[in-house]
Order: sequence, then structure tokens, then C-alpha cells
Amino acid sequence: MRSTSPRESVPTMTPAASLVFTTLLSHGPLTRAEVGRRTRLSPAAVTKAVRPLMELGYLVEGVDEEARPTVGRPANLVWVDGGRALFIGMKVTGEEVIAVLADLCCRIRMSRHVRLTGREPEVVLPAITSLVQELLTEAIGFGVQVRGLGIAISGDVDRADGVVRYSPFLEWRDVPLAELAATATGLPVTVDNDVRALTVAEHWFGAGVGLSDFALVTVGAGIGCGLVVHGRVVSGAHGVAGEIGHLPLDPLGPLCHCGNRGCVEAIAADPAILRAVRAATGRQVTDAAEALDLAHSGDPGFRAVYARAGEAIGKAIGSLVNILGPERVIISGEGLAAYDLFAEGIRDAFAASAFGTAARCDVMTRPLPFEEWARGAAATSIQTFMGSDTYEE
Amino acid sequence: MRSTSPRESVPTMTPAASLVFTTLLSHGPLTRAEVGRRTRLSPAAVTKAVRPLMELGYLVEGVDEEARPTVGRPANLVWVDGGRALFIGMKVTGEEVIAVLADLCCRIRMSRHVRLTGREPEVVLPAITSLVQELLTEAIGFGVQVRGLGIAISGDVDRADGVVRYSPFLEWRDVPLAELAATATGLPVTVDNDVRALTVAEHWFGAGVGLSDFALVTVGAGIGCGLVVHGRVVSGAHGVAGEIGHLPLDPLGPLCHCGNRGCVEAIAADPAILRAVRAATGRQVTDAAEALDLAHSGDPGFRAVYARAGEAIGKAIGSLVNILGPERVIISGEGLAAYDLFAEGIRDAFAASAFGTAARCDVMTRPLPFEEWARGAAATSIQTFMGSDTYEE
DNA sequence: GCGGATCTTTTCCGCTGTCAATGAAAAAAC
DNA sequence: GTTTTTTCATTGACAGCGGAAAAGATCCGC
Repeated sequence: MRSTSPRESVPTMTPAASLVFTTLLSHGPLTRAEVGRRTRLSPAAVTKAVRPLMELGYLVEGVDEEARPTVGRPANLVWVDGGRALFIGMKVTGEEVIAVLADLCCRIRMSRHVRLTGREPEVVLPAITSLVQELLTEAIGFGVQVRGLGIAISGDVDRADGVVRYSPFLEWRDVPLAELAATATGLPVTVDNDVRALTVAEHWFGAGVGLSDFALVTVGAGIGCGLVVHGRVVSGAHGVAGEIGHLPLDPLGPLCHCGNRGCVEAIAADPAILRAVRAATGRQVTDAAEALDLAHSGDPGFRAVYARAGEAIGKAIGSLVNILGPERVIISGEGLAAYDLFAEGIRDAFAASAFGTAARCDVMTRPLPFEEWARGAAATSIQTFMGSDTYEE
Repeated sequence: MRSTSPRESVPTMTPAASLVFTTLLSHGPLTRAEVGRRTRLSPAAVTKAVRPLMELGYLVEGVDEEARPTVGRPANLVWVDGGRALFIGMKVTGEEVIAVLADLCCRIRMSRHVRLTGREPEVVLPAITSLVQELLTEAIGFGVQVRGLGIAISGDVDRADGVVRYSPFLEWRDVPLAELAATATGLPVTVDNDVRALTVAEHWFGAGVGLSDFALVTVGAGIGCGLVVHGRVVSGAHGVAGEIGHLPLDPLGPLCHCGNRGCVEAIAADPAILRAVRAATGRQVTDAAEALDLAHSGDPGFRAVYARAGEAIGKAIGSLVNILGPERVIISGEGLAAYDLFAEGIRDAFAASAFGTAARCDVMTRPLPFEEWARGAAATSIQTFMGSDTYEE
């Protein structure tokens, strides 16, 4: 039964093959010639990289009758067959686990979530395992194997070792989650920090495609940030990076849970906004959606709070841009619902603080569906599968 | 006369050779076996990489009688022969040009400087050329060829194209300096931003040796910062990076020349300190050295100003560390003369703002002799010569 | 149908770095 | 004083990757 051996269907990725594959993953159908130009590989090298991947079914070929140049041999387009493999991505929070079944192109095919009854690994791991089982069962219907499991967790996560060093929300320390989950599920497991996982997805499949330097800022319950520098996600020497939530903006500002005053997060995160709204208007607003409704209805007190939050976010982005000089900053997160209220503040504060040509940086927004974090985890799993964590651009 | 052909003495650098060479450059004499371990190259590869470089005289070999392990065949140490090649490095400011003659190990052999009578390229270029001629003449005495010229200039510099896009102090725009200087001097020319050049020198020969992520903060007339992320110097998509001088720390702080209030530079740079000292004490202090003397003599008003500046620098470093998570931050610059007055403020503010494990980042100081900027330029030239700008770790 | 243009594949080749075996040189063991 | 052990260094065979050049494929325009 050689033909069913799993070894045969797992591609052997050389640096060139990995490069060609990720190029096709990010930039849709391309001709071999175009792939060669973009990767600076010779046409011969592209052909050789494509063939084995195509034989295994990861790439497929076709002709584009539409946009064909007037002269020369017509090109064959090559693209990734998303349906060729499936991956499971999970986001674990203190309250629940969200899981998605994503294909090779990281399109979500299915999603599930369960609430957690506790935060100990002994509770979380069975929840992960049963979600995996559920999705594996569903995956049978697609007739394709699930090739990996990615888990995203906020906090200090060591992806290389697969260990959660410290997670404040789960109160975990040094939990070897990759190993535990791999034993429990039988799948290859990749564990990474949640914001970094989201950044990976954005780099490969989102607004960061083709960029070697960009930042992803998430606004919501906290203010987070993922960074890509020199084409690679920044992890920080000690596992911490992208913490823009605690940039100190105002020594007289509100007290932050980190102990300082006037942090971005103490001004612009959801709890800070609620607090400010209550203080400014005296109304007992209890959640972000309610505050947003009231602000939208025109209450000037509410609007001022959002304006100030926007200004804080704009300053934070300006600082980030001055330090790293990225090509683009993508603003996302649940807080985006209030973007119309933030927008002006962000724009003005950013423009005022960006230094020289750094101001050319493109600041854009992007919605963040709730499964997106789990999708990011799936993206890290695809990276591992494709060897793209070893060979990067 | 084949043996004197310059081609023959220029090494052909393969990726492995470049890696071995830079390892030896940064980590002093090493055995081949140790080089192999550090570069993750096989012993065979090291031997093969070393041989041609040794034949050309760039590397030399010897035995270390001192520290020999108790057992096994004694190792042969290999190191870079600094005297094998010379490079000229220059720092161009609005007022003067500082030039050094450095060897392959970037040790300064000689230095010169001239004052500028104007800032136009037509004035600066002849000054550069005559300094080069002078140093070339001196170099004859060393019996070794000068292999390149590096020029460091503050502002927006495009190293790849060798063009000064915009230099505020020189009032230059789009000056193709590399080409001009190469034509005038006949040397291969590398042009780079001054802080980045200094960072390169620090990465290869200073406190950044062996680190893939660190920051170099310069304190003086301005507050600058060079960054190394993923083993490479960060340039920013639009030529701007490391601008920590304008992090907004206090909306009620002093007005900065950038138009905002409470920038780090408006609190902690030399001019800001002088201004604050005058405002606080009423004394007409005119330069940084004088202010420093008075502060050292114990005047509490002066001390408070320096303490506040130290706090600002500490917050800036904390922000930097939270965003990038470097292994180390090196504080340098003329402002270091006042470090004893800054130190406490920096330390406390950094400790308060660094988030989680990011606080493990090693913050250290390092003196900055005045030729150091020019030495940085020489380092960029060595990079170009050794092909280390193409093959990086 | 021929020539030109462009994409794709094939064939060949150089080069790099690994592997495994061998040689070298010293200390330790007997 | 020989042998063994240990570590460093070198050699030669080898596999694989990617490039160069040439050939093949397939269209358009004339």
C-alpha cells in the first residue's frame, strides 16, 4: 500500500519551493514566469519547484482566457488548491475556545466554540481535544486530511518550543501545550501568541500581503500590536513585542492596571472608555456596545471620550511609525465598531506625530470577524506545514 | 604581472564564507571547530571557507598556548588580520567633516577633520576628496591598499542607491553622493545614515556583537536611535526609523521644534536641558558642559532638570523595549557625560514602563569618542567589501 | 505559412555544503 | 613507553539546488 503512505503526500520543501508556494498563496493565480520575476528565481527553478507540488495536488494549473497579452505563447496560471488540505486553528481565551476548520488557503470552512468551565490545563486541554475531534469528524465530509493544529493564546508564548511561558488570563506558567495537544490529538501542533498569529494571517492572506514591514494594531478590550520587520514577525528576545498599549502618553492621565498613568490602554481600551464615559456623563453604562450606541446618538460627552481615545491611538501609531517606519499600519479589533468616532482623532494625532517621510505610511482599517483569531492560528499551522517558518523571504 | 592584479586579492564571498568571516570579525580568534558550532556549518565547510581567505591574507592562524583544554588535539586559532586592508570612514555634518582611516577590524589608525566653509555639494565634495587624498597618502605608509570609503550623513539616506534623499542640516535633496564621491576618489563608496552606520559598527565590533535584536540610543544635541531586528539594521520603508526623539510623553510638556509638546527631545536633548536650566534657575548658561559643571557642583535646580531628562529617556527606552523586545539597549552619545545625573531617572522610568519579561532587556551605556561616527561609516564600507550586505545571518 | 514574441521545459553544469572516513596531535591510561 | 582516548582538522565523494542556454510550445500579425 505504498500509494497511501502519508509520507508521500507531504511535500519536501526546499527554500525555492517554499518561496514559490508562499508567493502563490499570497498573490493568487500567477504564471510561472511571473512567479520567477517576483521571487527572483530563474524560470527553470520555478518549473522545478512547481512540479512536485503539482503532482501532490497542492498546486493546480489552468488557463486564463480573459486577460491574455496580445502576443507570445499564452501563459498557464498556477495556484494553490485550497481544498487539498485542512487545518484547525484555535483561539483560547480565559472564557472560551474558538475553533475553525480552514483550508490550505486559510479560508474558513467551519467554526465552533465552547465555553470553558475552568482555566487549568486539565480543563482546557479536554476542551481543545473534543473540539478537534468534532472538526476532524466534520473534515471527513470534505474528503481531505487535516494536516495540523494551530493554537493561539495571549501572553508570552514560545513558538519554537511550543510552550506557554506565561498567560495572565489563563494563569498558566510554562505549560508545554504543543506537546500535550499533539499527544492528545495526534496532529502536528503549532502554538503561538494570539496577536502574532493574527499577524501571520494578515501577512499571508490579508492586508499585509507582499509587504516586508507592517504593523497590525488591534483595538478592543486591550490595545495590541503585531509587527512584521524584514519580512518576519517580531517575537522579541524575551517573548514580548508590540506592546504599544502601555506607551506613556500623559503623566496626569488615568491610572492604568500596569501601575503607570496615561497609558494608551488606560485611555483607549474598552474598559477605559467605559470608565471615562461614566465619569463624564454620570450614566451607568455597562458595556462597550451600549456606550457606542449612546455616542452614535450624538451625546457630546460620549463623543469627547471617543475623540480622546482616537487621539491616543493616533499618537501610539505615530510613535510606532516613527520607530519602525513600516509601509502600512492595519487597525483592527472589536473596537473598530467605533471607528467613525475614532477616525478623526487618529488621523489628526497621527499626522501631527509622524516624522518626515514616515507620514507616508499607509494607515488603514480592516474588520475583524470573531473567528479571525482562530484563523490566525490556522495560518501558523500552515506555515509549519509548508516549512515557511524555516525558510522566510 | 598576474600576481599584482587587484582582482586576485578581492575575495569571492559565498554565503558560508561571509558568515565565517563576520563571525571571526566579531568574535575574535576562534578555532575552526568553534566557528562551525556557532555558524551551524559543518567543520568541512569551515575549513573550505577559511582556506581561500587565508591564502589571500585576510585570515591568519596561530596557536593559543594559554587557554588550552586539557584533552584532545590542540586547536588552531583563526582570526582576521586587521592590517590586511584599510578603509576610510567619514561623518559629514553641517559644520565639518571627520574622517578616519580604519583597518579591516575597524580599529582607527588615524583621524582627520576639516571645517566646512559651506554646505552645498560643491563645497562638501572637494572637502571629502581632499581628506581622502590625505588619508590615501598616509595609507601608503602602512603598505596596504585602501579598499573603500564609507560616508555617514544624518537624514534620509538611501544606501542601496547611494543617494542622500534629504539632509536637513546640509539642506541637500536627492544628491547622488556615492556616485559623485566614487568618481572623485576612485574608491568604492557606501553612503548611509549616520545613526545606522554607528549601529552597524556596534553590531559588528561593539556591544551589539552576537545579538540579533538590539537598539542603540544616542543622547546629545538630539535623541537618536538605531535598531537591529532579525540581525539586520532597520531602515524603514520610507527611510525613517528609530525616531524615538519625538515620542510624545507629556501633552503639557515643553514645545518641541517638531510642533508637538512634551517630546523626548524637547525634554532631554542638550538644547532642551539648557532651556530648562535657564528657566528653573534664571542663570544664563550657554552650553551643555557648563550646565553639567553646575549640576555636578550640586545645585538642586540643575539636578532636577537632569533627573527629569533621565526620566524622559527612561520612558523612551521603555517604550522601545515594549515595542521591539530587544536583547539589549546601548545608550551612547555626548550626553553620556551627564549619565551619572541621568542614571537614576533612566533606571526607574525604564523599570516602571517595561512590560513583563521585556524588563529583562539589558540596558547599558557606552562612551562615544568623537571619531566613532566616522568609524561607523568605515564599518559600512567593510560590509560592502565583504558582501555582508547581501548575505546576512 | 513564416517570423516574432513569450512562456515553459529540458539538459547540462557549477557550486555549495554535508557525510563519512582519515589523519594529527596531545593527554590519559595502562 | 606504548596504547587508548579525545578533540581538531582535512580530504574526497556526493547529493541537491538553482542557473544558463537551448529547445519546444503556442499564440499573433502579416
